[in-house]
Amino acid sequence: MKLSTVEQRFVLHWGEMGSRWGVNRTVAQLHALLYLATAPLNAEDIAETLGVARSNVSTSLKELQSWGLVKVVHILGDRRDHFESLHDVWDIFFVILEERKKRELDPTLTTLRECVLESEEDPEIDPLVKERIEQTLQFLEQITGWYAQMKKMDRASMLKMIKIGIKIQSLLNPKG
Amino acid sequence: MKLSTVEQRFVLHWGEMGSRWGVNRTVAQLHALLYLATAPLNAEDIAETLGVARSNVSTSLKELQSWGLVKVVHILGDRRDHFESLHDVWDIFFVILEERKKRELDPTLTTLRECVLESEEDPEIDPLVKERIEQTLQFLEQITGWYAQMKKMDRASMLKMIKIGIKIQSLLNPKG
DNA sequence: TGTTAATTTCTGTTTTTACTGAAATTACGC
DNA sequence: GCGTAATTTCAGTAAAAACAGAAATTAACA
Repeated sequence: MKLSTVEQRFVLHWGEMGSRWGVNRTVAQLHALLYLATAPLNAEDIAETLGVARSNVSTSLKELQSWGLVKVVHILGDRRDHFESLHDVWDIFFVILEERKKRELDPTLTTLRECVLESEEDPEIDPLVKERIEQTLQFLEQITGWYAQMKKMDRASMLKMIKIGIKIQSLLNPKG
Repeated sequence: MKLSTVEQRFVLHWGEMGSRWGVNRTVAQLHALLYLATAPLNAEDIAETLGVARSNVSTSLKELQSWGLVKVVHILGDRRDHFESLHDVWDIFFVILEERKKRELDPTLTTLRECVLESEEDPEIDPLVKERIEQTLQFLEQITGWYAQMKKMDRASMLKMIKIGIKIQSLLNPKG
């Protein structure tokens, strides 16, 4: 399978971005490829298109599946697995947010809570340090609380909210 | 300088998180250390405390300064540079957002715009692919537009907005 | 201006991460 | 159940990133 210049560019850039955000480049490229693909692809095709080893594709696909970004689909009369990505950017965005929250934010919250407890028991800890750790915890709790609320919103309201932007400030402060 | 158990834990965890988000572990640890520090530290102290080479500290400090997270300060009667981090988590958060936007989002927007242009000129490109690329661009534009609005808000309104969460939905849809 | 402290730059090394290709396993069709 | 296709696992290799220590540079001060 040969990619057009545009597709190539998209895939390569996506890979580049991935690696800046702690995502393996091949995984990111593969995701981009499946995102653009107009039909499910099999591992062989992917390996060939991206110019990486078949085994590498297998591993990367597993990774993407574990994120819930890619699903296996079957094609009539074909033994091979085929793979398909989510195609709605917003869906993709929220899936990634949710996963990173689970994998990174939640453990961080746990650690910070333990740190706060531990520092409360220890009179040696500088109050300023104590406060900074607490502030950090509070901050992350605010962010995750807010995120939990956002998740509940329907997509249309989300978009609306994003569009009205700063005007929200006057909604919140009717008198201001 | 010896860290308490809590400080150590905080610093190590921060480093761990950093590396998951594409930030060099030492850089992240160093940042955490300075964030907790109750007074500016010199490079020597930092190297000793974190157990890394002096040169590594120098490089990492440059990196943090380039992000605007850390500043040099001088102490009377001491020739050495001392370093100090921002101490407000929200400030830190926005500085990081802003920097990552500049370094990663903006170039991505440029690339996507070029991709869209190029794909409009090329009749060979599948319309579905064209649409997906456009959707991606639109999505990122919405996100950055919204972010630009948020930046304008004062901190108090930000917090308030975060706190009211989903209730905003009914504010936006008075009739719903 | 010479001496020393402080900092940065650079090169080679280590460590980590990513990847390949072979071998093993699994699934499938006959 | 046997043979083959498809997939996964694994061990070794390659590539990339991080790092230390030495050398070079810069800055301070006498």
